[in-house]
Amino acid sequence: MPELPEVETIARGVDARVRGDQIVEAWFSSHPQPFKTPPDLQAKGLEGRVILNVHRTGKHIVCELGSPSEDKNTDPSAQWIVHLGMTGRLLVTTPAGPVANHTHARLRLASGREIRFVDPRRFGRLELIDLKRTAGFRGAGKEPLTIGADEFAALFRSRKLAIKAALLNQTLLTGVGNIYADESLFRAGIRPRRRAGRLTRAELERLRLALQNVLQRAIRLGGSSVSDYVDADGVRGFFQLEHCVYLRTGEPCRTCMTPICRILLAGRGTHYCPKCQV
DNA sequence: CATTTCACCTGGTGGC
DNA sequence: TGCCACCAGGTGAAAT
Repeated sequence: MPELPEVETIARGVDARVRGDQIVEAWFSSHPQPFKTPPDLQAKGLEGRVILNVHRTGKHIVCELGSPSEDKNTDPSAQWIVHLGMTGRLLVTTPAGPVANHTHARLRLASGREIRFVDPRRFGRLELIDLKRTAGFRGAGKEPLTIGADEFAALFRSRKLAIKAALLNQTLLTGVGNIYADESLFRAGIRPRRRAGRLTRAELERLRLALQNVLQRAIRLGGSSVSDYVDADGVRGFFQLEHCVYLRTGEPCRTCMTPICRILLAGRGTHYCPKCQV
């Protein structure tokens, strides 16, 4: 479900509620798909650990975990990595609350709260990284919010694929998904099928600024709730109210009234204004 | 190597 | 009401 703004919103919300808390008990469902690390190893590694902080890298939620036995030591000794896939949710609840269908993980905390991972389509992934054995989590691509003009332009140089497909490639940029690819291309006035390597330097700079503006605005509004996205408290976002093209097929363009087109590109529904985007 | 296609899943919606 | 086709925030493996 979630792209950079939604994941950022969730990570902030979870961090505010569980930072400093201790994991007392971990429970996992019996479906194998969501577990990049086997559930028994995850449970063993999680139980007893202290949550130092929770933050976002690309579309991944990173929980930095410390070992209480080495008290005074605030260096993380493990990371719990949560990827939400298309329909994943990470919620902070009370243990007594009703357990939603498709709940795959429950972490009971010393404070009495509980972290729950719910994911109907099971495209999400949970992973535990032991920092004593392995390096910490790193996204492959660049962070779109902080990338500079030269670095951004270099990503697309001499690439033949469509600019939208390039925006979705997480080894180039990390965190951009279908909504914000379409919305940033609209705001930059660029057609999604244009070959990435053929964009002018000026177009690429318009795209970079449009992407950063859209992502920052969406974070401010708590993300886009298209069908069922909610943050750590179960609250919906509001950026969907400012979508110009995404899921607006046939509706009038907000600037020129031309009906919005939908095509298939890189296997994804792709929305654009045939008049505003060249 | 770069690029494209497809499988992986459940659930909601709209047509008939 | 039921049945069916189609669509949905992602990604990694296989094919081209």
